[in-house]
This record gives sequence, C-alpha cells and structure tokens, in this order.
Amino acid sequence: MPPIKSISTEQAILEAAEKLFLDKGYAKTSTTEIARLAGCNQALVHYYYRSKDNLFRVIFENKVKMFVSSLLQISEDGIPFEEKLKRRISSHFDMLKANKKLPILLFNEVSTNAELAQKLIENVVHLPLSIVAQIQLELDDEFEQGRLCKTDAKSLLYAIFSMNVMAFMSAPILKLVVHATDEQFDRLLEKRKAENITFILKSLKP
Amino acid sequence: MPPIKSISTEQAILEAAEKLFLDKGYAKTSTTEIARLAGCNQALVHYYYRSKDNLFRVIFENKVKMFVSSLLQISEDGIPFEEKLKRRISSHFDMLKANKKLPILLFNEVSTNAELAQKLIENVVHLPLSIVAQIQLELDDEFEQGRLCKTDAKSLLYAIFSMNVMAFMSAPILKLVVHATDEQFDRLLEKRKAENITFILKSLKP
DNA sequence: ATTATCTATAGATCTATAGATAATGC
DNA sequence: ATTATCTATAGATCTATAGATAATGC
Repeated sequence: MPPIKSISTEQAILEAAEKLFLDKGYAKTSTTEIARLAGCNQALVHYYYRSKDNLFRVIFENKVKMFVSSLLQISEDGIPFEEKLKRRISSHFDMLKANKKLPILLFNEVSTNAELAQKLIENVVHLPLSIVAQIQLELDDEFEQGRLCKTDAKSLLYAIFSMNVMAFMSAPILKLVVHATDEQFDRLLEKRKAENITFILKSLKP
Repeated sequence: MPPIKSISTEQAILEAAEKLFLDKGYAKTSTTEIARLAGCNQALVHYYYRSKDNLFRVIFENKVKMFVSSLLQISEDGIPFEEKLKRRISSHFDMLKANKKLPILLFNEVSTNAELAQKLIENVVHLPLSIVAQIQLELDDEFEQGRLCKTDAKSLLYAIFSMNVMAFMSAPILKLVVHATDEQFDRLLEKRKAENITFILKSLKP
C-alpha cells in the first residue's frame, strides 16, 4: 500500500497541473512549472504520470464528460416543464461558473490536437442520448397542449449550450472592455444568466 | 523601393504563419516551421517581423476587428426589419464559415496571454457602437408597431454571436462525433445556419 | 549602397530518463 | 523489498541574433 504522504504528492501534481493547464493552455505549461507549483521536483511528474500528454488526459477526460453531460442531467419529476427548463439552463450555467476556464481549454485542445481529440471523444460519445429523447417527448407533449411551439430538442439544447458557454468564453475579452472588477463582473454574469433564460423561454412561446 | 520578389517572401511568411497559427495555435507553432512552409530559412522570419509575438499581432489585429465588427455591418435601407435581421445573421455566419478556425484561436490566445489581449483590445474597443444604438431604435420601432416583442439590442446581438460562433467552435468535436465527410458537414452547417435564424426570429415574436 | 538571404550558433528552454539516495512497509 | 524522491543529464527543441554572402537599385 502506498503511504498517505505519497498520495498527497501525486495529488498535488494533479492539482498544480490542472490549474496551470487551465490558466495557460497545454503548450504553454511545462512540467517543470507544474513541479514547482506542486512543491516537488520535475522528475516526479513523470514518475507518477509518465508523460505530460498522459497527465493532461488523466485530468481532462472526466472534465469533458462532466462538461458535456451537465446539460443533460435528469431532472426531477412533478414540476412544470417551463420550470424544469429554467433549472436546467441555470444549473448548466452554474457548472460553467464553477469551471470558467474549462470551455476555452477544451475547445482549443480538441481543435489543435487531433489525436487527443480522438481519444477524448471515444470516451464521451456514449452520452445519455436517451435524455435528449426524453426531453423531445416532453416538448412534443407541451406542444400538443398548446403551451409552446413545436421545438426540436437538439436545437433547443444547442441554443442553451451556445449561449451559456459563450458567456464564459467571451468573459476574458469582455472583462477588458468593460473594465469591471471581479464583483461587478460577477453581477454581469448573473444578469447574463437571467437573460439567457428569458431569451430561451421566449423562443419557445407558441 | 523594395523589389517585388522580396515583398513576395515577406508575404509568404505572413501566409504561412497565418495558416499554422490557425491550425495549431500560437504556442505549438515554431518560427522554424513557419519558415519551412514559406520556403525560406528561419532567420528571415525575424528579419521581416522581429519576433514571433510581433508576427502574431501583425496578422491578427485586423482579423480581430473583422471578427467583432462583422456582426455590426451597416445594413441596406428600405428592407423589412425581419429581412434585414435575417441577412445580418446570415452574413455573420458566412464570415465565420470563411474563417472557421479563427474563433477558437482568438478566444484561446486572449484568455491565455493577458498582454496580447490588452493590446488587441485597445484596437477594437472603438467599435461602431452607434450601430448598436441604431438597431435598438429599429427594435423599439418594430415593438411599438406590435411586430415584435420588446427586445434589447445587445442581448439580441449576443444571442446571434453566441449561436453562430458556437457552430464553428464545436465543429471539430462534432465532426468526430458524427463521422461526417466534409461535404456532409457543410450541409450540416447550412442547416445550423437556418436553425439559428429560425430560433432568433422566433424569440422576437410578440 | 542597400536590401534580402543564408549559415551558424548562443543561450534558454523543455521532456524524459537513468541512476543514486531516502523513506516506508513488511 | 518496495516505493518515493532527488540530482544530473541527454537530446531535442526553439527564438533571436551576429556576421557572411548574394541580389538589387542607383
């Protein structure tokens, strides 16, 4: 059994790497820097994770799943559809808020590293597509009762995903443009969330 | 006067750099590789552009302006508002189609390179904000005539921007997931464009 | 003369590994 | 004995520049 202290170093490397990858991207982060932040020497990074590439994959395979599936959470029953939808948009937005830098990193690495993309995708394709079908059923039901217009579930999810993710992708630019403090920007984000919800709901009106 | 042939090498470096930066991002592209693709030796890259950093800025300052302002083109007069809006969404989408890899590159570099971000922003802040005001006027006018619901111009532009840009950001992932050929994917994109237009217009219904 | 191009190289990385030493578990 | 940690280093970059040579414009 490996002692607790060793697990802690292994973990420290993981956390340092995650922070640095998110801040600076894969290519601009060095294993030397990861080691420094983790408080150990650079050889240990390879001792535990073999290669920089592998370390990246270990960290982000789970994140990718979370990132994509967060939109497809199963929602509670016995709540009006509109309320359920509101909560879905809201919780997706909140997940992003807790992982502000994740979208850019993932999109960038997937698009500049074909091999990595392939490997990440293999583990994500089996997403809960059944939930998309479930949402489509609810949408059709609401449509037949005249409560909203005919809507394609994928289109709807795409719109939610786009608008929510874009809030955080464009944040670094926006921050510079509006010269907001972190607190002010936080309030801006909350406004953004509310607007996204309003906008999506409006698009569903019959 | 510099001879034509020299301008052509200078230009070749520029084009090689643009292609590589778009394909692999800033950090993963080396000046050696740029030179190879441009058909000259690596020292020339620095002879013409001084540093890799500067070369990047030369290329992308204009792109950034184009990227952001493409949504704010002045539209022709004497056309119904809805038609004008359709064209705006469509032409924004088409600009992105002609620069598929630009969004990811820009978002990534801005978020991982604070200094670069600052410099790029300084040149873009003076955007045609008057056009946003103009669009707001038209929206208010349409609202008063009962043709659409009360709508905030910035929110509307944000939605268009988000949904259009996301189509191209998510393309590399989507391509892998659906196993589409380039042609099939192109048709998918056209469908996406139509859906974005439909979705946006629906959200404006009174 | 001036500008463009090349060769060669300094100096700074950076990743990965070999091999020594220390710490831990049995 | 095994696992964790360290030092040291090979080998491969990569950016930027110095200095030589070739091409061009006057």
